[in-house]
Amino acid sequence: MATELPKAYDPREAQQKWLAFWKERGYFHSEPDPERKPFTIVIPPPNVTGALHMGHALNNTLQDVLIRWKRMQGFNALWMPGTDHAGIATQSVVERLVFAQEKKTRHDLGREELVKRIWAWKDKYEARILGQLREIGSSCDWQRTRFTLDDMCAKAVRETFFRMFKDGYIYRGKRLVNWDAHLQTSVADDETYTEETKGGFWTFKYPVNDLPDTFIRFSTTRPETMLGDCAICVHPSDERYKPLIGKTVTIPLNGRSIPIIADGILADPELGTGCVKVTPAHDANDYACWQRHPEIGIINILNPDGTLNENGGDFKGLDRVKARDAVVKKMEELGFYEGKEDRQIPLKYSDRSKTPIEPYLSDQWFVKMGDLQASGGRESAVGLAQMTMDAVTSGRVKFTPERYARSYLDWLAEKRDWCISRQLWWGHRIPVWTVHVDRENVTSDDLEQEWKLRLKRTRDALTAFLKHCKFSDEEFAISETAEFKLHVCSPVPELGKTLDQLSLMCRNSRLQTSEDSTADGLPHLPDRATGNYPAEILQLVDCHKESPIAQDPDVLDTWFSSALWPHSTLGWPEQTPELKYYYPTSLLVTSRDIITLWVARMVLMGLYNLDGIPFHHVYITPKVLDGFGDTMSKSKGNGVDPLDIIDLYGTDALRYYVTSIAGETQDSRLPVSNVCPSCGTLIPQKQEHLGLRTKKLACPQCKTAFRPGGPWPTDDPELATAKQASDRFEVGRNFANKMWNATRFILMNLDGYTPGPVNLATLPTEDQWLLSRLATTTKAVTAALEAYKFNEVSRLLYDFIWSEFCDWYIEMSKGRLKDASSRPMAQRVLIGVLDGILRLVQPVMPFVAESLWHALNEAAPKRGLPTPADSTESVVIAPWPEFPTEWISEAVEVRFARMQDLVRGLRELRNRYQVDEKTKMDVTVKCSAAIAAEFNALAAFIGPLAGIGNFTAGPAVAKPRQAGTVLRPEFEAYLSLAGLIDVAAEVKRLEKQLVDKRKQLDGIKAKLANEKFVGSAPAEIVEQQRALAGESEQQIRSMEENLRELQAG
RNA sequence: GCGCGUUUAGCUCAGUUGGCUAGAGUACCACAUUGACAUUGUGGGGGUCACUGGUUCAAGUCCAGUAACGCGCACCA
Repeated sequence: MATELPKAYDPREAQQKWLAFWKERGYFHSEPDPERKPFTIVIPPPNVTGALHMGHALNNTLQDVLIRWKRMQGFNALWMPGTDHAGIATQSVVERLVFAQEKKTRHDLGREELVKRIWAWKDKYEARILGQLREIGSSCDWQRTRFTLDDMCAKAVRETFFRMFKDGYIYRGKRLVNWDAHLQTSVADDETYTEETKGGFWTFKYPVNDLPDTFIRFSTTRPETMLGDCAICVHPSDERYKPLIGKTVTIPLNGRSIPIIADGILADPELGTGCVKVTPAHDANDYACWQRHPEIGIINILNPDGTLNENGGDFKGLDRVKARDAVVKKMEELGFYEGKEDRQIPLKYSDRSKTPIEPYLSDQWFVKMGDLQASGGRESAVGLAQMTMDAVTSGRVKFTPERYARSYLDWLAEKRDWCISRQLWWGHRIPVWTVHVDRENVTSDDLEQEWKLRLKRTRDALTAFLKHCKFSDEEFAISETAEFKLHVCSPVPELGKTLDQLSLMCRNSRLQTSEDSTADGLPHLPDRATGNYPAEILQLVDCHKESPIAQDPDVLDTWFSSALWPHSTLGWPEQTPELKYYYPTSLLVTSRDIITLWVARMVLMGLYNLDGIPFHHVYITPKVLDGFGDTMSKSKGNGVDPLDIIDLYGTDALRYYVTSIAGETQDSRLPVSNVCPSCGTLIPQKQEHLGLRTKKLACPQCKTAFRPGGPWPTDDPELATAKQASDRFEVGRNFANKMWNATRFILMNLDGYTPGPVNLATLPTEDQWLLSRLATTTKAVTAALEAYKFNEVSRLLYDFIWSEFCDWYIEMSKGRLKDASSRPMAQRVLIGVLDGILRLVQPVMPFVAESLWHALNEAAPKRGLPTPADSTESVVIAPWPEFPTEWISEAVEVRFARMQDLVRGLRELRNRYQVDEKTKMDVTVKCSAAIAAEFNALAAFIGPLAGIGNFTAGPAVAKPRQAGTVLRPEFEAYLSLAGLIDVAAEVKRLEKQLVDKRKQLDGIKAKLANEKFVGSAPAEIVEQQRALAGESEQQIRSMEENLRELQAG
């Protein structure tokens, strides 16, 4: 006799127990094994900044469902976990923390110290995030955990950058960045906010050259930028200005002449005067205009501190705000001022310094996305963007749902170059060292010629130096820019250090080993006197006293390293066994908002580095929205913490929920309640509780104050924060408990169980029905998983297990288990089906499945259908079920459904007349002999299931009709309910039903009378309608007869 | 402004290539209570499938338009 299970499933205990067990057994670890097929997923690495939220829970659960399923199917399943360093987000979090605690900025700390602090912070939060991932049951290969900034990834990053640099895909360019003049740093878009600010809208005029008394009028919110104007722009089809296109105007402030150009994108004839000034260096749209019309030039008028530079002329040195007033005043004096309007203007602010952002022109690194013009080392002239698009259009990479391929293709089609440098300290430092070419003492008349010569000389000297230090041509590449700089790129860390050493020597103006250099960990170089350096090198050192060689201070865009994730984590550029075996990976599961930022770039990098796609399939998940239809986000304060949910309902419930909403990427709302921390009352969340606006709520039940649940930044010692709850998770919790108790019931009735084969043909109808349903369900679940229809998976499991197995089969088995002759077979079927159920459930609800699997192992280690076998020690490694297709029998299912119909009809009557269990209803069924045989075969169950007494079925019915009739096309059931019926009510009900039925029949008749319908509808549909009409007519006749008898009394 | 999506029961959602009386869960109502399970069982009520038009023998489903909402991308001198 097996030990009895507790009455209810305890998720907490199961979670703890099985997490430890799985870890100990190492089920999730994968090694390359040529004998087996791999199935690989790399995790979308969560940022180390935050805690996991509902979105992570969804995304990772779905990945886990697939990985667990494939593992059971016999694939060598690898799920590679890891985290992302998330440059901007992480750095700013830590910077903020440091400032809050120590009132120090990053400049106070210095680069090295700040990076050290971020690493410490990362270690702490990475551990927390990975811990949370484990808690939701993720079956990742934890031994292979990677981080986008670890050595393995760094190597891949340097190598990729180097190859692209050499091939000419990476170039130096200009870009407008958000400049924080107060902190003197560039700021990412997400670190800015826009606020309506009181500002001005000034109108000025510029005189048109060669046309006396002709002016062109325009308006601006930033008059000081007039000093940097490079053109005036009108719409090409604007009749007012057509004659002026091609003329020039003079900026009265400095006398500079600028052209009037036509640009349909920038100028809008409907807005303002229809003319717009173009200041490419200080406005993003004007900058884009300049790219279309490079001949107008670009003039930067700002210093990094926000004051005007030498291009400001008379206004040089003034702060931009003061310059604005001065410029307006000057224009007024000169008579070109036309007026000012006060306006609310949306102005971008820096999140950190709360000062206005200046668009500021700066040097950045770019990856060229368009087609290469025969330059570059690569044969193919097809650009990176095109190549990346082709991978999807050719079908090598497939999106599910398919429509998302469109966002991917549309974005890539723009072929916009990718700016990969970021002015941050946290990230992969760009492996480029810049050497300024000496520009002093130019004597030649031909400046260009002279500089070309110097560039070449410097380049030769550098090459000679690096070769002298025993670096090969394959280890570095040198490019030059128009600004007389050379860029040395190398993936080899030693080479970088050697360049640092060279730089140090330049600064010290001597070529010899210095003590401090070895202290810095730089390589040892022989000194100047004995080193046998070629003359160029000595010269190089001598000219770089002022502008020494330095590594680029910037780091790479986080997405650059994320883009390598599928292959860098497998060891690329080394040809590791892992890379050969697992690449390309099978599947990527991610959310739609990073299709462009991440998915496209992974495909790009995979194709570029390995000439192969990174994954075959991309599944885009739906999103969990808040109860009001908004996406959850930190700033909105409407997030739900999955740990609250796990705590209240268990991990299986959480996983069941996210699975049940994941279908054709239809987003789903999740209304939540606050759980009163003192009495546990649920208080529904209202919109005004969001955005951290409501700081305090009072429980309507116990009147205690608390803080509504949500992602509050800090703990509040005064006020307890409510946990969040939602009845949506009760479904999964109850489902787990249902399976628990079904198993509990089976284990309690296992006395005398002997494993043995079952022969379908000899099994009673109900067993044949159950096995047919099991085989059908298994097939459908497998198909649904293959199509990523997770919601269908959970629905199929729920319906089969709860409605069919528990509500019908287990109920029917109760009688059989009492009978010694039918008992053994019922046990085999119960156990065999339960075994299959637990396997089917494992991917979605692994904890409860494992608990029950172990309980079953104890009681019945040998089990299974159709032939029993020794069970595996864990359901995690059990084979995915597959049952003979012959088990699926429509005839059996139809027969069983008829019995269910009868039982349901009888139950309905019993309920309607409130017949209690003690009052026995006698039932007579009139039907064909065949159906009578069916009913009689199941007669033993019909009584108990429907709560009736005597049951007879047969074609001949002698009994008079009585009220309480179950009408079905194939049978009629009459109940003896003498004295219980309210005749008047029953008459009324029947009359209403008759009206409806007749209406329906009229509809069908009309349809059948329609020649077009009979002529053009498929034969089976017409046949169906005829059959339906027949059934309806028969039912109407019976109902009429019944009604007459009732009325007769 | 462009693109994508959504609109079906009080709530959250299913609904295959058009075809039987539009489904589930939950909430609600009634009944049941030592039974594997109250995290339960049985039954019931509840829908103008956003709106307008079109195609068709037949439209929740296809087409066009309208409205509301959401998302992404642009733009806002």
